Amino acid sequence: MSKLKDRPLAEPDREEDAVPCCPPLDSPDLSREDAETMAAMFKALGEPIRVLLFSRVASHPDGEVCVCDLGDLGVGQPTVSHHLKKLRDAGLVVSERRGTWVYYRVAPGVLARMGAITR
Amino acid sequence: MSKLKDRPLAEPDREEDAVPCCPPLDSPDLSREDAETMAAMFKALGEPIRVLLFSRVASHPDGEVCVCDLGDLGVGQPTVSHHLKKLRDAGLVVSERRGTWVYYRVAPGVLARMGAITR
DNA sequence: ACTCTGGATCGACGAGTGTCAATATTGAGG
DNA sequence: CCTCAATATTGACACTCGTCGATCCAGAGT
Repeated sequence: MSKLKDRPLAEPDREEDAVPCCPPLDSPDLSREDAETMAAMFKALGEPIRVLLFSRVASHPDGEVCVCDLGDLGVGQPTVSHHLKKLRDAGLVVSERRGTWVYYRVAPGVLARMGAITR
Repeated sequence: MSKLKDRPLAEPDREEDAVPCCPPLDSPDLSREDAETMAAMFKALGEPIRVLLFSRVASHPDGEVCVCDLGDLGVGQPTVSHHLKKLRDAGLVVSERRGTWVYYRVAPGVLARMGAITR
């Protein structure tokens, strides 16, 4: 007799990988590949709704957000799903399904990489 | 009898304005307007060529770059001009014409704003 | 099995964007 | 004034992207 009327709990947080990724933006040693990598990240955040989505995920105290708590962004549900997929494909967030709900969290190392944009 | 065979000199650097702009990305207090502001910046850097261009400008020891030194990016001259305009319209760089040449530099406060993306 | 709910996917449409060739503009120098 | 070099602008084309309605899929509970 499961009483799963409330949503399941989160896993404990993991270590940050501290991925180097790229030299800072204001560095002369920025290869074309680096530029493509960084542009992909920037492009993923180049839409207001995706910035809001990422912010909601990144700022949540639990470290993750249920999609069901992401309403009221002014767009329909398929559009939200579409943008979450963009963020996923860009490697900025990861998703996990637990029961009926899907939870998103910031992918490991991403915030560190963002902090390393400038030297 | 001007002997302007070499290019004119740069002006001394100015103060940074330290514009606050927006709370960090991983903050819960991120309004829709903040999201639009940040998305506009990200969108401007959402193209590899523009990342390269911005990097060339931001990493130059003189603090500015002549467009004539921006060759070999794999695209034609009108395209380079087009992307520079995008960076200008986004407020990331400013341009100044001195003689025949046009010089680009990072707009004041932009690097600080980038450093403030994460808390 | 059937149903209900949360979320992803598909197909389509309009708006936006990168690229280039051609042309315009700006300033320097004769 | 005329020409030349450095950038910017324009127009056109193909392609990408954001959005939505409709549909599909996966789990849960009865």
